Amino acid sequence: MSQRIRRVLNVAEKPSVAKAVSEILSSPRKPSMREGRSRYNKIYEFEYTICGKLCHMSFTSVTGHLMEMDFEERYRKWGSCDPVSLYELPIRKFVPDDKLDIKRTLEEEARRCDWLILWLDCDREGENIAYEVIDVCTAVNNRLQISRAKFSALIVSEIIDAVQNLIQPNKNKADAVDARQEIDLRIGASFTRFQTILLKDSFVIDVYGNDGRNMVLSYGPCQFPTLGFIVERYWEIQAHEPEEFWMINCSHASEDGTSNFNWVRGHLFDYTSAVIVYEMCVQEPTATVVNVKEQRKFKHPPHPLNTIELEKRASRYYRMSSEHTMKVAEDLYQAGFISYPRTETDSFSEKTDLRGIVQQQQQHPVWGTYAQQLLDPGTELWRNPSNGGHDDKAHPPIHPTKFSAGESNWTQDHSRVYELVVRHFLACVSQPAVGAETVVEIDIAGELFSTTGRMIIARNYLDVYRFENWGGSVIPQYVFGQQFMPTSLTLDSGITRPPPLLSEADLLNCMDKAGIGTDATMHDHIKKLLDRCYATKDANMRFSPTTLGEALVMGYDDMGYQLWKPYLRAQMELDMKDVSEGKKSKTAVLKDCLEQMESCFRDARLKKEELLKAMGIFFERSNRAGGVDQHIGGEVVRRCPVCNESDMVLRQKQDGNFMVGCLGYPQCRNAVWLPGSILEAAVTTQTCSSCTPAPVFMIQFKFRRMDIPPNFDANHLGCIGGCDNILRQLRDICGTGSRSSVSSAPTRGNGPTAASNNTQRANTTTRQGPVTCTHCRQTGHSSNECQTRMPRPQASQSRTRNPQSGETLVTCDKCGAPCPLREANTENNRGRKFYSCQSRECNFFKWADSIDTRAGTEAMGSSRSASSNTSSAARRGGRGRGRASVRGGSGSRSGGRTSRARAAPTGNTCVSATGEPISVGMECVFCGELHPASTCPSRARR
DNA sequence: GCAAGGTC
Repeated sequence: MSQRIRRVLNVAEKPSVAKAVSEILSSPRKPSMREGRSRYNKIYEFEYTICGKLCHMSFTSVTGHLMEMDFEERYRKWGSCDPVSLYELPIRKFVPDDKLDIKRTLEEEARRCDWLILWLDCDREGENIAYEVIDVCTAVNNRLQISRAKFSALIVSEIIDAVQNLIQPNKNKADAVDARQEIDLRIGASFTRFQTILLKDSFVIDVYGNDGRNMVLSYGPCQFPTLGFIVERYWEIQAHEPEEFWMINCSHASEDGTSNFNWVRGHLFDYTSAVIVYEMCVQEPTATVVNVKEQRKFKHPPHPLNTIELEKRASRYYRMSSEHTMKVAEDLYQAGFISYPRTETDSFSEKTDLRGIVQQQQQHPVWGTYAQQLLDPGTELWRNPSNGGHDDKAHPPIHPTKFSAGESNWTQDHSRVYELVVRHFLACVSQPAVGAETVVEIDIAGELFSTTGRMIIARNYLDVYRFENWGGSVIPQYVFGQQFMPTSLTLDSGITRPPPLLSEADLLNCMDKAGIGTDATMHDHIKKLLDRCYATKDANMRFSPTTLGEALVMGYDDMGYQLWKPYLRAQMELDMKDVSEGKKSKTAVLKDCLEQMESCFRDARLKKEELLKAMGIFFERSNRAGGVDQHIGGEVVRRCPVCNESDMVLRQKQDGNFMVGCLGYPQCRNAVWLPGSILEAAVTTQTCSSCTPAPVFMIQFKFRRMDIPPNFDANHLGCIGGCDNILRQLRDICGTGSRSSVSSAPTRGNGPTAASNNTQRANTTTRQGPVTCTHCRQTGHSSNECQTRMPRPQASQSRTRNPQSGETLVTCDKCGAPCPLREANTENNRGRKFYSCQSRECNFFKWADSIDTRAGTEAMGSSRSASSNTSSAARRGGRGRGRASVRGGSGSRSGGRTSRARAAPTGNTCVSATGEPISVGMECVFCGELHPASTCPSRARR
């Protein structure tokens, strides 16, 4: 009796894998290929025997995720609900329209098969996509047997291993991705809607030709920390206070060449100390060689190439953006010239045929000879590649897969990226460069100086990796005990410089270290910041925040939240890891994380003034409709007890009066009209302990003193659920305020209002209730003391340090703190610079152009010394005086480079061993007279 | 109109 052939549906994550695996398994034959519903996702067919059973294999693919996650249609419109409800509203996973053809293919194939084998990438996302495929297939055929193939590279042995050792899909890993998707969506959507609605119409946001009207001020758990890196570096630069330092340099010229010796101390910030040491050296300038150390040094080739390194190196070597690099790499991959370009892996599997890859490159006109040398055992150039320590278990490092000496349809960038991939690969399998390094140490009057010479013995990989260099420097030979007279001995000054703006490679580094994004998405996050006008990239490929980007980060920072820091993402990643390892359940992680973020969102909304203030620093207020008090929805107070379908929200009407109305209006007309004497009202995170159905959020009211009787408090934390006697009394006394609404109130309510209907309980409206944290909603501590809240960033203090603005330093006349220099962006003063105190309590403000430079400098000098109890400030004072007497120093210093304290030989001239005069002098660095500085009378006076 | 993650 013949065995029934099993029909197996195989699904890969991408078309190329379906093709490659089919070709491997059907070898030496070719699989037959037919079209599916989707033009990209072909179906390959062949016979194959799995564990002794003959199978008819149909092999097709998806293109990444088959499904999307989003809110139900009715909540996708921004005005449809309060953004805070986005933490609870139902979410659905569905196949979007552009993937429906793939879904149909899967359904049709699944109906005909009895076994489904999933060939998705072996990472978390792959596992999640596997379940998306399972959902679609089992919906039409619930008898399907389901298996998972685990493979880490498209290599014959790996693939055969995988198909003969099938495993089960991993639900934990898939759950982790579901949780991540839901958290990202809820946080992203809520904060994006909140800040866009709050700010877009309240300010004239005219950044880079965008008038702001169509702007989306997005927030995302990856894009915002990426912006945070850029802003933080920018603030660091602004806050940098240059400090002058001093160092002694020595040179020695002989017939064999010149050596420049560096002071082993490096440099000193204390000028007087440096001068004293310098004078000692000048008085006894004979140098004695105290150490000659010779050693062999190696410069190692890079690890195998992964995505982030490709992006970083293309940015450094070719000034290509990461986003463009990935586009070009994708083209090369699609055309078969390089391997899959989205990989974390930087080590080759032992099974990879590395020599075969080199072999392909032997015919290249430029690096072909090098490839030939590599394969020639006589050259001993070959070395097995190093292991970078990363393996995503899904893809090999990026390497060439097909030879090309350039294609007619390639742009220059295609050629460049291909060249980088090939040269990098050839470098990886090459010996390191070898050099002989000599370090010579000399002693002058007890001070040590050293110099290093390097001779390159074998360039090895450097011959092919033209992007790297290893400078050789020749120095004359020295022997231990040798003595000589320096050719020059100078006291030089330098100045500390701020770090540079972040380059693309720096930014990718920061993201990589903090776990922001994946290798496949990092460049997208960077591009998003540019698209959203949060950051710009200058001609040197370095990033600065725009005023919009800075204002947003500043706003959240001032709220005390680290939403712009990478910690939130890092914590989420840890949680996801726990879910994927089965240590935590998806439900528990979702609950914890979303509760915390909802609480954070509510608190941020209460502190929206901070965001408005930060924006107000850079942008002019707009008189467009919408904005702060008319934002859609309002803040949710409770679920409507009448219709039980919609939320009731706090609203301020155009006439300034407040009410709490049902979002289901006009179908549900339930409303609570509030006293007309209310000046301000804001929903808090505290809930009423008596009103039902819970929760009913309490509202913090501020009444107009003049409008309420003297025995009532102007500040009142009240409840609109009906339990609040004070609110009821004030409403009786003051009316509902809105002259027009008084008569309309009864008609709008569909029944008795909640306030008049509910059972009232005396004394439940506490004026001095227990302290409640607005962050975690627990009682007994304030939000500032909350343990669950992430610590306030120390880095924000850097912004409170002195900014560097030429020689100008302005301190607050109230608190004495240094004030950062900012640039106004209002219509009347756009581009005008000003100083303002970081502390808003001080209210200190000064236009930069209103400060008289001369008088200002004097005043600043005094304020600087007034607040300068630190040693650093003392150093500043000392240097300031010293600087005035150093000739030739201050002029060149403004260029920011190391300047010579001594320009020319004077007075006492030493003679070198060769009889030439050497430029050491006894000109006093304080007063310029010819005597040692240590005996200077002017110094003594000071 | 919102996120981040796959992928073409």
